[in-house]
Amino acid sequence: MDNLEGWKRSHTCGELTAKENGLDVTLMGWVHRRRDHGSLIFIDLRDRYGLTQIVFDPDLIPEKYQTAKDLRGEFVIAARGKVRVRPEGMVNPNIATGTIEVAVADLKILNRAKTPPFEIDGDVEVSEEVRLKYRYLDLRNTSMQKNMLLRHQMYQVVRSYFNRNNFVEVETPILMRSTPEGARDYLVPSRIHNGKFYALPQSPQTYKQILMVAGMDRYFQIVRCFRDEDLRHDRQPEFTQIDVEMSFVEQDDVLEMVENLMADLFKETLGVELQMPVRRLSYQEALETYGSDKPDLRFDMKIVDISSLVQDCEFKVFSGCVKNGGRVCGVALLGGAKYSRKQVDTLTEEMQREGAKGLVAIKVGAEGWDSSLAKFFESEAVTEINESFGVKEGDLLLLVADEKNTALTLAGSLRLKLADRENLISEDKYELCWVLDFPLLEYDEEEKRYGARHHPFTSPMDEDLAILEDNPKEARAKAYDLVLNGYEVAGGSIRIHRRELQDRMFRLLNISEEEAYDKFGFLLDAFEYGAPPHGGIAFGFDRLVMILAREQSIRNVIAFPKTNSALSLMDGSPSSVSDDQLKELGLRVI
RNA sequence: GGGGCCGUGGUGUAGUUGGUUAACACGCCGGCCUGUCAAGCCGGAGAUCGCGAGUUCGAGUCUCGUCGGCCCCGCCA
Repeated sequence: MDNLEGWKRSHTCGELTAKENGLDVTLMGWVHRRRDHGSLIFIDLRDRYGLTQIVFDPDLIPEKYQTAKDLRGEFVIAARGKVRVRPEGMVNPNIATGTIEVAVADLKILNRAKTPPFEIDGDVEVSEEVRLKYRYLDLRNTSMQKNMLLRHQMYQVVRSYFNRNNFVEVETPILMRSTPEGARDYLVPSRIHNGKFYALPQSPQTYKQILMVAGMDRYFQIVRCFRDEDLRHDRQPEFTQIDVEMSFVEQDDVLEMVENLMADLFKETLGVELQMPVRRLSYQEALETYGSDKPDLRFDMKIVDISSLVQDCEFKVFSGCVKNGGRVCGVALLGGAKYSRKQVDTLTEEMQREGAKGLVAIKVGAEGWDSSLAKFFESEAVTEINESFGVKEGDLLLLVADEKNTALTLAGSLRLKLADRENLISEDKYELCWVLDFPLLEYDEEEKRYGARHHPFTSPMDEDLAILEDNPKEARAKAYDLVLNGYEVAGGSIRIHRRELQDRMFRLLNISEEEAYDKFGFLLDAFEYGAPPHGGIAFGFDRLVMILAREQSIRNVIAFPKTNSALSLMDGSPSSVSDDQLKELGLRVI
């Protein structure tokens, strides 16, 4: 094995072209592929910039040629030699440096490598379990390198954008006070104060509001957040937010600032021009039309409400549901009449697993419906229903009947299922929208009380202040979610900045004065010293990267993610700790 | 907390109603080879089938438990 001994890398493995023909170069990298002809040896040398073919010729370098014989996959080497244009017909169009090769004059083996458990950029797909265990190898794969690079570019666009717009990047504490509501906290025991704990931030919410009181005016931070909840393909216990807060603004000001950031991000990383301004839906509209507060607008298939058309029909499941205040609605699958009985049954079972009482599937025929249900409906009703869905012969109606929100949510989930099954979503599409006018409160069935839908610092709409106490469930919030391809990628609100209104909110949320003061006293105190009107937003950065990278999982855009059971397979966290460590913290494992 | 799918050489898979030497591809090792680029040809090594019980004359295959991976519901102010 050799040391560098003054060798300097002159070029990367991704940049040499015919222009450098005849140049003496020094490349360093990993042995990607080896093609040993027994005489000539070809090596694809890899670094993060690309691949370059280097050639060992025994006639020219008999001694180093013997060393080259020992090279194996993932050895780290340095090679010196002359760039030469490849002979006629031997160009490799698959790599950027395919027109040239480097004729090696001197070689250093900088490090050897064990045979890796999987080939870098190999063609057999490797299980995620193995990839996570050997993450340092997985990250050598081109796809992961691309994702990390995209993520890097997105950091840069974000920083440059906010800097340009007079935002100040401020770091907020990672060790903070545990907050009562919201997700479960990750706790950190205090050594100096045995029995007391810090919490890792679920978000820097209170800090950024205090920064507004502090006159920072415009703040942003790319910040790690922690929530001790179960994982999903788009949720990790530690994740990154782009956290933003602005003073002296109203909702539209925040939305505009965010839209321009999104335009920059798409343009500068993917070269995609987003359509501006971003479409806006009210929460009600989103729910009624798409059965979701994060609608995927990459395909149409709007939900149609036929309650009024079936309220007097003979089919008691429908009419009965409407009479009890429920709703009959559904979606149409164009060309769906080809669905077999079995396919419909499968769909029905899936919907039942999601809580549907049933699923009514009606094939639209040339004359009315090809369905046993047809006999329950007047022909005018059939025509009206067909028209409201805009269906014709060969289409399929899929209907659910239930309590209003349940019916809409089920129809929404049906919509997504069908899109998936029928491949209705083109992969290179990006559909962005705002969801606005959220309800301020949410009834918690378990706790039998209202909770904040967003968080307790979210301002109610001015026009709903009057009904706050009398009709709280109708009150709307100055809250907004940014939705991209069916994912919530950002959410925020205009905050309450006056102590009186904040107190009123706490009363509404059934948080006692003592409790509120105990948990948020510092914020309430701060509000008494001249808090400006302010509002902000926080992006789920990993999700955003995932979508732009066209990845199916957030894990593929995080360098060192946890598994579904919150384990890190590479370093084996979480782990036990020594009794001494526990003792020092005043802890005992029970 | 609940539901679904999965776990077989280093990697990815096959393995029939339970039946004797667990198969294939890639990778790995060795040999041949002066223009390959997913090099090629020939040969070879490598698996107590995640782990533990149980049923059985006999378990990769069936049952239970357990560990691990992925997806979903709950949860995620």
